[in-house]
Amino acid sequence: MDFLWDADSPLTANELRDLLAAPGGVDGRELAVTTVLTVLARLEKKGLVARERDIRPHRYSSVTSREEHTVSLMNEALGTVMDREAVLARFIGGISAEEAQALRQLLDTPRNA
Amino acid sequence: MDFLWDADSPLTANELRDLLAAPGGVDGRELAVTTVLTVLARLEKKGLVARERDIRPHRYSSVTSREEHTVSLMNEALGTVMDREAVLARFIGGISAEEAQALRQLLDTPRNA
DNA sequence: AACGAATTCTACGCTCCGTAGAATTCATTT
DNA sequence: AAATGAATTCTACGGAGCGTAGAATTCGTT
Repeated sequence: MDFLWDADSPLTANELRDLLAAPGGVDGRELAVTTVLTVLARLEKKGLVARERDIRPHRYSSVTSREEHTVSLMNEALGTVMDREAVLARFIGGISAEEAQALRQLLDTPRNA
Repeated sequence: MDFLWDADSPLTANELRDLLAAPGGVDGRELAVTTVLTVLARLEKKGLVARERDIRPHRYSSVTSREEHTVSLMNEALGTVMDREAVLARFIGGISAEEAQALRQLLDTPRNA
């Protein structure tokens, strides 16, 4: 499974199924619709996906973007450690120069929040 | 289980077991030594722990520090995404002002590497 | 050679994920 | 209103990873 659909607007299980099956989909495999439904239900339970239950073919959409989700994961990891700054230090030490540059920019940008 | 021993020098399974059992240990529970051994073996297989096999009571030590490991996790998450900078942007947007300050400092520090 | 400590083997239960068939619900058509 | 077909829910199985530990084996020492 995976977050391949971080792409667009709310989809129905069938639509999603077709997207996954189509060339360019995760594996090109032909997944059963129920499989997709099951996964979606699980993701919903985990709060990663929202669904519109009122209309019949329920429509599913991701609650957070792939990026947001990734940030969550990173923060989760960061949350388990004592010395956050030490981690951050090592972390930025491992990114490319371009990214470092971008970060500098971002850090100097309006602290809007 | 967990990385509670990111604390000190190489330990034997028994020493570790005692540390875990002692007040201040993870849960104060009395774990069987074999349990500790098993976990250590698994961690070793995953490359997170090294052991000295030559001396008899094998001595175990973590290969990477807790911080390093956390960084690995963060990079792992970051590796799955397309737009890395977008993630970084959101990420730094979520850290405290002090940490942002520290980061600025780090970014302007000698690019040693 | 025997003893005891340490290590390895094997295993059970639990949770999560991928996958999907069976059963049920529900809107629409006749 | 009964039937029909699509959508959703229920249930389930195999696999992987983790916490836990007993049984068996190894190995240094007495």
